[in-house]
Amino acid sequence: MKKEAQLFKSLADETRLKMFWLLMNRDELCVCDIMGVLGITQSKASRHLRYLFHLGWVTDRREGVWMNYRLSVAPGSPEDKQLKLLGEILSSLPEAQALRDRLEHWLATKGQSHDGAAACQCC
Amino acid sequence: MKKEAQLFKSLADETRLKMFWLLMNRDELCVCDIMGVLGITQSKASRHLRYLFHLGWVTDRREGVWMNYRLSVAPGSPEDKQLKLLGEILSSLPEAQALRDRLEHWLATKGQSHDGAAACQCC
DNA sequence: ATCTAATAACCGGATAACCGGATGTTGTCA
DNA sequence: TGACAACATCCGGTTATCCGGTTATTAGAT
Repeated sequence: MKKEAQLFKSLADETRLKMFWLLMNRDELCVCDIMGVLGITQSKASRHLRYLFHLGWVTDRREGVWMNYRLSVAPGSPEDKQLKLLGEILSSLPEAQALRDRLEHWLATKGQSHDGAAACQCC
Repeated sequence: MKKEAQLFKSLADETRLKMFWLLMNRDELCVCDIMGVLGITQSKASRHLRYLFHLGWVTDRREGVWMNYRLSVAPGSPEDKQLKLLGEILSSLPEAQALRDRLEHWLATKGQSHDGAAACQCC
């Protein structure tokens, strides 16, 4: 059951939970979007996304200078069911709803200057 | 989402996963049963069970000298759904099936001497 | 080629998780 | 009351995880 414990380990971090949530709400996001929405360092964002990548939760797609990530689990697999349940659990949380709003706002204002933290140049 | 990360943290340990599995297959078990079936130390068994107890996953019931634990989550709650999914995921694993057999055998031979590891006197 | 932005990988350091063995607690029975 | 079994907790040691800061890599633009 080592593999199953590993599965839950990947969900046992608040930052990664938020990333899952963002990716459920928008099918593709680049590292800088996640940095911006969650207000975390580049190092932290990239590290966790790579972690999810190596475990097969997400795929990457390079688009010029940006690296995009999207959820990718086999339909019907345990991971898929787990993700659906996670989405169901999170969707009732005000905190998650606020995060979704933040994501919408972030994407809507791409290209304009973002305040707080070091705003990346890609947006 | 701290609470949700915590939820997954409790599932992110192979020993605890096995405990959940055993408790799903038998509605009440004492510490010594779990020690015996999993082949772990008393310290380890008790520690993890207390951990689950403090998080509300299980309730305890003293029966003389034995402490029995049973799963206890509110029906329909996220924990309940998660547990059901976990059961579904584990049930297809040969490893889990073997564990269930071991549990049956252990309970069936209660009162007789158990080989391997320090056999507890309660059985 | 060179510069720069975006991202990944690396590097200690801090913290938390896990473990076995020892010790404390509780309940039973003689 | 004393001995003992089941269990909980404490102790310290080891390992895993997470983090920010730094350094490498990659791709586009000049």
